[in-house]
Amino acid sequence: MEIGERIRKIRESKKMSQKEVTVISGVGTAMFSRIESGKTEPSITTLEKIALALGVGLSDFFHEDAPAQDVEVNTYDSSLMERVKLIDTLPDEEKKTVFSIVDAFVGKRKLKNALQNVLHDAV
Amino acid sequence: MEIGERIRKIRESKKMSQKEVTVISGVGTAMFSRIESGKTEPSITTLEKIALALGVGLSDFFHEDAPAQDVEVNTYDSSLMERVKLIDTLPDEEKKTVFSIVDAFVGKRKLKNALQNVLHDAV
DNA sequence: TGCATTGTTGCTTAGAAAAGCAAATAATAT
DNA sequence: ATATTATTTGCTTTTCTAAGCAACAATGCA
Repeated sequence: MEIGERIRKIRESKKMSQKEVTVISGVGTAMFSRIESGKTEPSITTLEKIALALGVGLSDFFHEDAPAQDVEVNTYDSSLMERVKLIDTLPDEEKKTVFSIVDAFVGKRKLKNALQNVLHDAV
Repeated sequence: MEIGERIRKIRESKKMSQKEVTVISGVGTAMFSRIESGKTEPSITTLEKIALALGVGLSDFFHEDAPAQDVEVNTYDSSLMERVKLIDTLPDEEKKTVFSIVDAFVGKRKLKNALQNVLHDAV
């Protein structure tokens, strides 16, 4: 199976849209579409970003054998993705305002810890 | 661990020289040296050739011990995802406050409904 | 019916990978 | 030490990824 098909399968199994993955990963929507449809071969760096956004390990993209991805639904998909969608609809200015408010609620230290925990749990 | 180091370890464990791997794989010696020393990031295609020459699977290059997350964490400070995940760690009261602010910014009824669904799921 | 979301495609530009060849520097054996 | 092999580095050219646009169908929803 091509890597693009595998990525798509994993993404759909987590009920995420392409847009969501691109927002989280920072990969452009055009690129991501071409990657999934096999029109371009992503670099390792790009695959790392995508794997992180999907909440899977990089090696999950290369398992030739049985795909066990359907089982592993990451913990921050559905409700969290709804929030991503909402905030993502905001103009950049307002987005920054929301960010500053969030940052005001918690300090920078707690922020990094929280992120690390989430990421650890996800992968 | 970097992928280059991993390739080198596998190659040395099989007691093969760089030359042998490059002859079998068809990857140039200059390229292969730069790959092992981490001076360049190989493409998937090149990794496939190398894996074949080494007699290992592609996923053997990515076995999860050096998560890219450690590197990424510090670069996500201003990203959307970081805040979104952070919001999830807030107490309910503060979470609602943040969401109400988002709601105020968004202002659309449709999105407001979506937000309430999110809140419902969260609480 | 419109309207927004989702996904695809085309284009330009910048940057990095890969080939191919050559030269320089380890490392090892004779 | 010299020769031989192994690995690294430099350079040019070609190819391709990736970003950042924009435009385009297709689908679903109001």
